[in-house]
Amino acid sequence: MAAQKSYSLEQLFRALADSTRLRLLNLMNGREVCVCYFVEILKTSQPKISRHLAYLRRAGIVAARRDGKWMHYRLVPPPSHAGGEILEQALHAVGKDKRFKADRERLKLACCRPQSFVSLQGAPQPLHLANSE
Amino acid sequence: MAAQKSYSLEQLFRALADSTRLRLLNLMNGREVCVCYFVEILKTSQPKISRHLAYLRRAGIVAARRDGKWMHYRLVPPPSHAGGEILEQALHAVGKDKRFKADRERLKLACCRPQSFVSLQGAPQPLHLANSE
DNA sequence: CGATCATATTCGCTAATGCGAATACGTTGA
DNA sequence: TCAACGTATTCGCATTAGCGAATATGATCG
Repeated sequence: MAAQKSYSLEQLFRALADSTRLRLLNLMNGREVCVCYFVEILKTSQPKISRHLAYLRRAGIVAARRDGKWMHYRLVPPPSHAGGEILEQALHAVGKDKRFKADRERLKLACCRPQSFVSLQGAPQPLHLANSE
Repeated sequence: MAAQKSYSLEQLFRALADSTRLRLLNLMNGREVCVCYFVEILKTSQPKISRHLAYLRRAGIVAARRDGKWMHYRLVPPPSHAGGEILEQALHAVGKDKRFKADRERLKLACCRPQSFVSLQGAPQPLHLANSE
């Protein structure tokens, strides 16, 4: 596994080359997020979200944690140092964009009062992570 | 044209998600390079090089300058500030990789004595650029 | 003008990607 | 054990990307 090291940057860039995946990564930046929040915030079909999360998992950028029926996703540092720097920089740059900022605002709102979102009744709160890469 | 601004980052990442294009960008980092050098250094077919250069040109990452029969390519700063930061960081990270370093060494060698490369007889020397992004 | 050189584009072809729809899986609680 | 729920996967399709081979374009020089 992980045969080629030199060209993993290429794979990282492919993982970043999709707006849905960029939005997912942006929401995970600094916290662990449940799939149901992604579906609510991105207003996209659940299978589509799930497929892109699987893509990111295969690329080694995110990891999943099961909590009963819920799955929580979080960022994990890429294997190579260079990859980590690029991902951090990319998320920082993306975070300044208006639309991505709006996504984060909506997530914060949903966390504060999930009861106002029909789809989030009883959903677990996102957890803030210690290392806020 | 250039309708979406927010998602140009996605396009930038797509442009970076190919090893041939990464190698081309790496060679252009800091200097203007003639197509014939790309063909010699990457040991790849000329149409393939040309196609990837066209891709980068459409993505707004490189620009071309005609000089008689020769075409010289150079990096140009992406429209968005965020894109520029990402590209700079990406090239910096890529430049530390062994294989990419070797490419740059070979280019330096070819520039010093182009007469030892059959395909570079009479080819114009790459020009070093003032802003060495 | 015609030949030659450097570069660009087109043409099939194959593989990869992204999507909606449908379905499968794993957990919980009655 | 069965139903309900959250999530993951499969299927079929349309779009895109990347490639080698062949050909086109544009500039130079005789």
